[in-house]
Formats: sequence, structure tokens, C-alpha cells
Amino acid sequence: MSAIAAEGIVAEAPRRGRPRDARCDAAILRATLDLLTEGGASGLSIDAVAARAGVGKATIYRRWATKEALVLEALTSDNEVIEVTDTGSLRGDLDEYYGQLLDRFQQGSGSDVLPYLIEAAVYDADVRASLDAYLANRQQPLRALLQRAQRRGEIAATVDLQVLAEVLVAPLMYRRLLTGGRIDRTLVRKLLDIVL
Amino acid sequence: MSAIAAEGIVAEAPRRGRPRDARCDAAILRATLDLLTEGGASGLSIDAVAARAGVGKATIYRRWATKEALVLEALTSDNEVIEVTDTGSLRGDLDEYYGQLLDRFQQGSGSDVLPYLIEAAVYDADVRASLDAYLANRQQPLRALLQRAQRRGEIAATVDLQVLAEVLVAPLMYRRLLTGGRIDRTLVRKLLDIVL
Amino acid sequence: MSAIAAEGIVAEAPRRGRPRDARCDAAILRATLDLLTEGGASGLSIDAVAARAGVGKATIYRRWATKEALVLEALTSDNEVIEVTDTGSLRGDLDEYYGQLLDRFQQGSGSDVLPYLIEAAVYDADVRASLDAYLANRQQPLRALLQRAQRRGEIAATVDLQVLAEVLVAPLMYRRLLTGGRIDRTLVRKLLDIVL
Amino acid sequence: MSAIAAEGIVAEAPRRGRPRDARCDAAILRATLDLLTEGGASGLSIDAVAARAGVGKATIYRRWATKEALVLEALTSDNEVIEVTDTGSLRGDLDEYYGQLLDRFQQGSGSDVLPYLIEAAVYDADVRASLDAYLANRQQPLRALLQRAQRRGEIAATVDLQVLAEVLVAPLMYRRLLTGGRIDRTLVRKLLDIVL
DNA sequence: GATTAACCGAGACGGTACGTCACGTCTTTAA
DNA sequence: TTAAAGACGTGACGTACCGTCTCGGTTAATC
Repeated sequence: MSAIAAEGIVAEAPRRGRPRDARCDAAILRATLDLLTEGGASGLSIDAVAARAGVGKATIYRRWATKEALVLEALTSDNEVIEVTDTGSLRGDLDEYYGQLLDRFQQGSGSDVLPYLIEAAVYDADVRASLDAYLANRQQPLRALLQRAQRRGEIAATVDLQVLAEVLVAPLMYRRLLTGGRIDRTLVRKLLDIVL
Repeated sequence: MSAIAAEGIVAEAPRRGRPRDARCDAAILRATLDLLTEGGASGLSIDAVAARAGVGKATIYRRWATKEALVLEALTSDNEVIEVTDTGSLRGDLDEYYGQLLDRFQQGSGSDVLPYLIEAAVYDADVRASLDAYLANRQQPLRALLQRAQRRGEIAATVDLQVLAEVLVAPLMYRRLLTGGRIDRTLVRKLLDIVL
Repeated sequence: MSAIAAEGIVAEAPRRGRPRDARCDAAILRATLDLLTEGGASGLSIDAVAARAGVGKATIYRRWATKEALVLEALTSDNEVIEVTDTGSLRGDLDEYYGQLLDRFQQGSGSDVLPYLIEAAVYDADVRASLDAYLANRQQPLRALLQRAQRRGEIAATVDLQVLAEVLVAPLMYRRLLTGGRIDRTLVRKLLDIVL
Repeated sequence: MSAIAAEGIVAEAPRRGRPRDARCDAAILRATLDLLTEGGASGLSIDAVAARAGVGKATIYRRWATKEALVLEALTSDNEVIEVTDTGSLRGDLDEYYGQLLDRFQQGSGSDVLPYLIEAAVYDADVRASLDAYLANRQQPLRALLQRAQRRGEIAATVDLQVLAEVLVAPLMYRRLLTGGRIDRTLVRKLLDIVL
């Protein structure tokens, strides 16, 4: 999908004038990620990004309309999808999925960025759309895993897998974002006791 | 709870000098709510609140340490807890609870304030604590409802009700905050199909 | 005149709120003059003035609407009117006047500021007015000197002294501003040969 | 003069590669004059000139080193020297000269450009030189007129005609640039009363 | 009744960051 | 080599808020 989109962009863009310097994009995203790590999403200033990247502010604004769009792309560019191999059973697959998911939560990289983007998405439809796409992408392996289980008959055919996926992930996010509660194997066990 | 706290403050503070003018508190909170409604939580400035309330900025800072604390209190002061009468069955109680909850979501009052506070809670422990208390308070009727059901035997004694409550609410919040997906009776039905 | 005006201002200004800090005015004007001396009128930036004066930019903009107004006031605040004692004859008075005037031209302090202000006056009526007042003030001793001479009968009663004053000063300014020609005793002598 | 200079450049430059497009020069000067008329000399940006002329910025910088040089040439290219026919008497010649001069002042074309160039000449020696040449050229008919009068004996042989020319023009410029005073026949009459 | 201390409105203060603009240079493709 | 287009680093612009501070002027409780 993104490959096609990319081709499209390339195809329709034999633009005139000096082309944009790809090294600028890289330097800006790199600087953004560094500063996010150091100081959180709030407290990130475009001035600081420009200075760190060795780039003019206009060069940033030429590429991203808002700070949030920049943060979102920086986050996305860094994203690795969780890979879940088929263990043959739903329980086995979920164990592996949650194992990796908990690692991410504990490592906590970019932990404060998500709240920042949620806030931003309220005011900016572009951020909203990008954030949705980002999350859908993150959820993809979980949906695949559930589809395998449904084919095996481990999950009733009547169950809406999209909703199930949300039920399996939402409580973790809820603690992360809202209550600050613990996110660990105990929570996952109790959650699976309830849902399965 | 807050009444007790308030009493406590009053009790230990028969301070000298001119007492604080209660009308200021009211005017400030009123102005804050108005501006939140008009322009969202971001875009709310202390200068604007002061101007709207006809109050000096210092009068605000004397009462609230940060803008977020002010927003949180403005939000809290407006809060009404959902009341669920005992219908005699879990399903009936949940129907009533979700009915009211969906009303709130659809009405959407203060919908963009929560993301703002989530963001703020990352950087400010006081906001974190107040936000937790606020959410615990909101969740209280749901927990009470579940306890009744567990006593009735409709829910296994081994189930952790706190986690169950989160599972029942989290997916709605997840859509609200993260995916922007639909939050309606269909979602609730599918959710209950999975959980119960 | 200015005393009356000042009284008026004081009388009508028992203003509310924190009064402006007079030390800021002084620091800003001082910094402006320093930077004018170091770098000329162009090349003077508000940022630099603020930094040098140890003052926020808003504190400057609160007082002066434009950079030009600031420069003009800095220049004016530094102004010393030429003093000409009555020597008893027109020729003697003029000798003394031109002596001091040539000193100023040679010393050249603020030499490049005048062109800057002339340019600014084209676009800003306030600068225009202030510049006129400043120049009228500078010309005052020359007009006084000429009035004495007219009373003595050294100048015909029909001569318009304002125009005469301009004729006596304009050629020097003309060289200064337009041709860059020499401004010295020779020029003054030839000028007086023509005019008197 | 400029024709000779131009020939010189052409003669010594049978350069290789694509020759410069003369239409570019015309378009750029045309755009510059238009924008000067519309928005004054300050407020003229190279970006705007390039856009208006349909030309790249580099094409402008290839021809003129600074914005001021461009403005100066645009102004000069538009210049018509005042022509004074010999009326047989100094007074008659001056009447005709001042008549045309006042017309120009009243018409006021490019009136705000001169202050701009004066300002620019302070910082740029090339502009200084070009401005001097431009003014000397403008003054030429006045000097010729005075020379005729001196030959006729209407002006004493001892009078420095260059200084006299400046005395006859400077007061008008003085009002134009510095005081914003009226420039009309009354001023000219009073001026001649004093000088002649 | 006088004193005292905290309150109040207004708004100035030193800062930080904003997003825009223009500068003069550089880098591409096309003529 | 010139041209149009436009990206680039730089740096100033004027604005908006931040949270603190000073004013003159209340408003009670304490002396």
C-alpha cells in the first residue's frame, strides 16, 4: 500500500527547482527523536530541533505544518511492528504477543509521546488520521493472530475480531494513559481469564 | 471526600488579613469552563481566563499552581457521578450503566479536556493523582454494580473486579482517545458478548 | 512648552497597575546609543537592544511602536543644543555658530543615523513629526542669532529669517547627505560670500 | 556615458555559453519600478521583484550586487535631465529652471526613493559613487546656466559656481528630506531674494 | 478605632517560543 | 553558460503567554 503510494508520489513529482535535500529530513527526524528522548514531547521546541539538526526553521516548516505532525512522523519512522510466529495455539500466540508488548511498555520509549499526540489529534484532523493509521499498523499482528485462531475454531465465528483486539489491548492502554496502574503479567493473566 | 478536605483547610486556616473572596473562585472556574468550551483545553491561556473572569492573574496563581490544576478543578466541579439503581441482574445494571455512559460520550461535553489532562499528567504528579482520583470516582458505580453481581453469583468469585471494570470501560476510552472509532450500542453489545 | 506638556501628562496619568520602571527606559536608550555607535543605524536589531539592555523585547515594544521611534528618541535624548553667546555682530555670531557646527560634523557622532531617520520618516508620520521637532530645536540658536542681527539692522527687515536659516544650513546638509563633499571652513566662507 | 560603458562591456565580453537575455534586464527594471511605485523603496524585496518579473532570483543577483544598486539603476534609467534654453538673463534662466524643478517635486515621482538611496549610500561605496554621479548629472544644467551668467557678468568672477549651485538647490532638498516643509514659488522667491 | 496582614485589579517585567519573511547562496533541469 | 524554480542556513521580525513582581487600594481580624 505504502509502496504504491510512494511510487505515485515519485511519478507525479518531476518537480522543478532545487529538490529537497533528503539529508535534511533525516537530520530533522533524528534530532526530533533525540530531543523527545531527552525532554519529552512537551518541551520540544522547533527552535531546538532546528538548532540540533543544523537546519533552518523554515526547512522544517516547509516539510511539516505543525510540531505534532513532525513528532508523529518521527515516532512512526522509528516504528517496528511486533512479529508473532504461529505457535499453533491461541494461548501460545498471545503469550508471545503480550511478552513483546510488555517489553515495549516497560522499556517505555516514547511513553510520553502518545499522550501528546492524543491531545494533538483533538485539534488537528491530519494528526488524527496519521495517528489512526499508526495504531492500526501496530495492531495488525494481533488481528492476524486472532484470525488464525478463529480459523482453527478457538474463537467463535460470531465474534467481531476487531472489537476483540481492542478489548485485548485497551485495558493496558487505559492504565498507561489514565490511571497510571501497573502493567504486568498479572494484569495480562487476569485479563485473559476474563476475556477467554 | 473533597468536602472533608475543604473543611480541613478551613479549620486549620483562621488566617489573618483579608480573607479570600469566594466569588473569585467561582468567577475563575466559570471563565475557565467557558473558555474550555469555546476553544478547547489547549489554547486556553491564563491571561484569557483572568481577563474573562475580571480578575488579576495573581489571584489565579494564588489558588492553583498550574493551568492544568485549574482545568482539572473546573472539570471536576462540573462532574456528576452516574447513578445506577439495582435492577436485580448484572445484565440489567450494565444496560443502565452503559446507557448513561453512552449519553455522556455522545453529548461529548469536555471531550477534548481529557486528552489534555492525560498529557498534563505525564509531567505533573499532582495532576496525575487528581486525575486518578477523578477517574476512580467516575468508576465507582460500575464497581459497585459488579460487586452486587459477584455477591449474587453472576460473576465468579475468582474474578478481579477492578480489572473487569477496566475491561468494560477501556475499549470505549480506547476508541475515544486513540482511534476515533464509533462508540455506540453495537460496540457495547459486541463487547459484552466477548466479556460475559 | 514641553514642561506644560509634561505636567499635563503627569496630571492625567495616575495609572493603574504596576508603573513602568524608569530604569528600563534608561537602559534601553543607553543600549540603543551604544549599538548605534558600534554598528550604525541599519544593523541595529531590537533583539540586540533587548539583550544588551537586559530587558525583554516586549518591554521595548511597550514603549516604542517601531525601531525608528526608538532610534529617534535615543538620538534626541542625547542632544545638546549649540549655544551661541551674543558677540555683538552677525559675522561674529555666525563664526561661533559655524565653528561649533563644523566640530559636530567632523566628530561625526550619529552621522549615519540621520539618513536612516530620513528614510524612516517617509513611511511613518510619527517619525516625520518627531524628526521635524528635533531639527527645529537644533535650528533654534541660529534663528535667535539672526533675529538679533535683524534687530541691529544687519539684515534687511524684509528677509524671511526661516528661509535664511535654511539657506545657511542646507548646503552643509546637502553635502553630508547627498554628495559626500567636503564640509569645512572654505565651504562656509564661500557660502557666506554668496549669501551676505 | 552609460552607453559607452555598456559598449565597453559588450566589446570585451564575447563570452561563451548562452548569452544573457536582454529581456530579463528590462523585465527586472520594469518590475522594480512598479513595485517602487506601489510600495515604496523600503518594503521592496528581491523575492517580489523576481516573482513580478517572472525571473529567478539568481538572474537578478547575476546583474546587480545589491538591492540598492538595482533600485539606483531603475531610478536612473527613468531619468530625464532638465533642459534650460538660454533666455539671455540669469533671472530668466533661473525662472525656467525652477519652474521645471518645482514640477518634478510636485509630481513627486520616486520621491521616497532618494531617502532610501541616501541611507544605502552610507553603507555602500558603490551606491555612494553612483548617487554622486546621478546628482552631478542632474545639476549639470544649473551649472551651465550659472556659467553663462558669470560670462555675462551677472555673477561676480570670484564666486564659486559649484557652491552657488548647491546653495540654490540645497534648501529645496532640505525641506524635502528633513523638514517636510512646503516647496513652492514663494520659497524660490525668498531664496533668490537672499542669494542674488 | 488603629493597626496589620492578606487580599484584590491591573499591568509591567525578563523570558521563551512561536510562525513568517527576506536575505544571498546553492542545486537541480531545461534551453 | 544562462535561465526558472525553489530549497537552503541564517537571523530578525512582532506577538503571545509564561509565571513573577510591584503598584494603589480594599477588607477583615487583631490589638
